Amino acid sequence: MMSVRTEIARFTAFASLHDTELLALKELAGRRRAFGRGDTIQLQDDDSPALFLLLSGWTASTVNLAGGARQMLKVHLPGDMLGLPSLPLTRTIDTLVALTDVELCSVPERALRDLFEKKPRLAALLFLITQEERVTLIDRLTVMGRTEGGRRVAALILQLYERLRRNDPQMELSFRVPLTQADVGDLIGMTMVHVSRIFQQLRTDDLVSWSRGVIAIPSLDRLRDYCGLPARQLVWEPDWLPRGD
Amino acid sequence: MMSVRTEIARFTAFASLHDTELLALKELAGRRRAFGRGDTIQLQDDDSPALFLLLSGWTASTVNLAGGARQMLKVHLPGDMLGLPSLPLTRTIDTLVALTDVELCSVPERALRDLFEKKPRLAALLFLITQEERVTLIDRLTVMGRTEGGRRVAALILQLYERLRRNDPQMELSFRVPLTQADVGDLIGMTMVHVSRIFQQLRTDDLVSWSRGVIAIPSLDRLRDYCGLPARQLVWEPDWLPRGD
DNA sequence: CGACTTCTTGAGGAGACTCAAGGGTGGTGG
DNA sequence: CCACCACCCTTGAGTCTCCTCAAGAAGTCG
Repeated sequence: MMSVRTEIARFTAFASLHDTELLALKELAGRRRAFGRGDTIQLQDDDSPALFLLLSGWTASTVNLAGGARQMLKVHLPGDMLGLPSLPLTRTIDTLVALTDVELCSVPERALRDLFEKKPRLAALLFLITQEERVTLIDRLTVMGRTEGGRRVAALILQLYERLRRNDPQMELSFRVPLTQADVGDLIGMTMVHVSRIFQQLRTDDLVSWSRGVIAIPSLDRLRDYCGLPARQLVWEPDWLPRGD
Repeated sequence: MMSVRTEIARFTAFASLHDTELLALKELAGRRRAFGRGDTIQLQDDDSPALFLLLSGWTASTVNLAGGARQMLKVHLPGDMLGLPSLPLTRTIDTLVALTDVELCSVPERALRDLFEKKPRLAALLFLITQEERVTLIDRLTVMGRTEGGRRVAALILQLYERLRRNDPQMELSFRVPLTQADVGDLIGMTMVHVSRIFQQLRTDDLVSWSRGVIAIPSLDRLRDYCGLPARQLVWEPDWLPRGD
């Protein structure tokens, strides 16, 4: 289990929270559940969308196309909310799979309503979190549409690094991810075979090394230059944010 | 100018609104502004993110990579909110360009705060709209990662068709879009040259025809089958939505 | 030790790109 | 009314990235 800090890190990335707000966030949490590595948490096209807050472990969110092709949308880290994109739809958009052993708690829709009705500041923060997710998707779309394999892998690894470091500021430039090269391929829209060749090239160029899920970044700056995406800096307590109570 | 209906169509897609709510939405609207075709409305990496509501005309949102490559994120239609993704950031993420003559009104951030503090139901609807945008991005990411050119174009045209029809239920299977094939290329991550060849193939297969911005779809069902994305159905007044006042 | 899973390597092929030239179409001005 | 220009689209040829198929190597776990 992660510390409480991590579980609400997505909220506190934008503003500091009062004690009453921390309490309100805790009340969001419904039944606690555990899954083993490889378990399916939610199935695509299911007619009962549900919300979860990931407490510990990694999960993946994937979409399957009619032809059998599989696109992995993102990997979720502790503190991420799962299931939000399916909220406006009658059926779930993605399949959630546990990449490691996982603990999460369901978030009853009722709690969402309470948030909007009674905790406008927290609702606004949730809104910001969603916009941030949108930015992440936009960056991935840009990279997928306009760059070849090497830069796609670089962008993915940079995004992962930044997110992991938010949960653990002590993190080093070498870290473990519970992914296979096939997973990386599903994330960036390429085959496992080609991902393998890409990593060899990246290692040769001394940009990134990969060894059975252990990533090492020799130089963050060079990797950022290479990938070409602008750095994203989050706002802190923007003026329009409702006051806490 | 479009009817008031269109301007708030994104909200009324999820729930019916009371008169007081319609009024509150009207109060969101700040200064009205007009732009000519080709004008830049907002520049990427600007340090003053702003919100707009598009009243009439089409705009495009693009991201430019370090290397000069350009990815078009989406085209905005009347009723769409512009600038939301930049809200969690200190700098704007995208460049907004007018594809036609355009009318829009700015949405002061102050109004956003009022929404969350005083109109939880409208705030929740805005939240839903954002999740819907996320779904659109997810579908585009999936198509970009996992399909070749023909299906990418098909998916784009289907998305456009659905969105246009929401604004104008009378719309036919043949319609005009103020885009060039180079724009289509920027949207799906391909070159103008290849887009041209793709359209020739699609016309040969009797799936879509393009002639100087006029699109014709011989059969919606066949096009949907071909593109392979599941149809997305929106919820109507979900249980958790706060009550109106 | 054997059975998996993960990664690597090779060869041939398809989709998309670049560069470059040419053809339409619509608008403007003489 | 025609000449010209700008913009958009098309076509061809050569190249690169990435894919598929297939086989094999290297870890990992019982």
